[in-house]
Amino acid sequence: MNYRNTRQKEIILKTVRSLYHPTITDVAELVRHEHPSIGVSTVYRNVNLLVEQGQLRRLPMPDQAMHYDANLHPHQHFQCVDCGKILDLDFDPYDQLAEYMKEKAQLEIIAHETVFSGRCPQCGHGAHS
Amino acid sequence: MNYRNTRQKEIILKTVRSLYHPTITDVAELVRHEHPSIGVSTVYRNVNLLVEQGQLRRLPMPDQAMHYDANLHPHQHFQCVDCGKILDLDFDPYDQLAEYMKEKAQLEIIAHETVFSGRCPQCGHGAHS
DNA sequence: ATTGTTGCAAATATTTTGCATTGTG
DNA sequence: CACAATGCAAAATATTTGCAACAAT
Repeated sequence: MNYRNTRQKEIILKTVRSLYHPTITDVAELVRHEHPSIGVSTVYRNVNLLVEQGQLRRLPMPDQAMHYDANLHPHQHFQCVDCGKILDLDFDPYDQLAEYMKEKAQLEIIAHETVFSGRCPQCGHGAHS
Repeated sequence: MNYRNTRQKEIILKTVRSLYHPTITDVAELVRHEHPSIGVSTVYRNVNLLVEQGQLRRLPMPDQAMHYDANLHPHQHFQCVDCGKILDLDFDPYDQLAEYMKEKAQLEIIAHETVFSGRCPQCGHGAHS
């Protein structure tokens, strides 16, 4: 696929960057509020494109909605089960997990989930979709 | 809330247990196939109830769909970006990550995401929803 | 009896698709 | 020019809700 740069793609990326861990609905709402001419499907298509191109990161969250992050620097997240707020965590979570969480970040951890993505042997290493 | 045990809840839990990391759609389809009298909303309501009661675990996955796991033993997951297959990982992912993945599991990791959930200071530690 | 739970249908999201048109490279 | 990308509307999915009837405790 020979991607092209469009005004819409730029606006959408800028919008994700201006938000903190938005869902695609958040992005669509803001984009359409500021640029009513941009259709919802364009937002969906571009957010997914940007993920494929590595410009955005998908954050599968326990709150049932997919969130997106324009911060590509490796980091982890915390989500509050009550208010749904998502916080960045800039440390390696399995080192000093309990201490950091309780003493420094003052966060009570109920659960954590690590998801790896990649390619399994059947799909072939190094293959491209 | 004073939960009750119903035939439907039992069937739904049993169905999740019989599947490997199903989405709620998978569960609903199978339940309704085997018990056409059970409504979709009952499946949705019960799966969410069972998560709240700690009998099921939610697995936010990069494939855009929420998956569920009846295996409550702490473990991590791997999802193939091509076929979407989800595999169980029974080790601590941050120890010997590269070695284990490449040598033992033969999995090529493109990305991983750790999500913590809990309660943030504003929502109060130990509070109940 | 009380009240959580169900099934159904309708109401709401949410996400995708078809297609004529536009705009990038 | 070729064809990726857009906007729109419609279609397809997915999820939630209201409510009368039912059933667990």
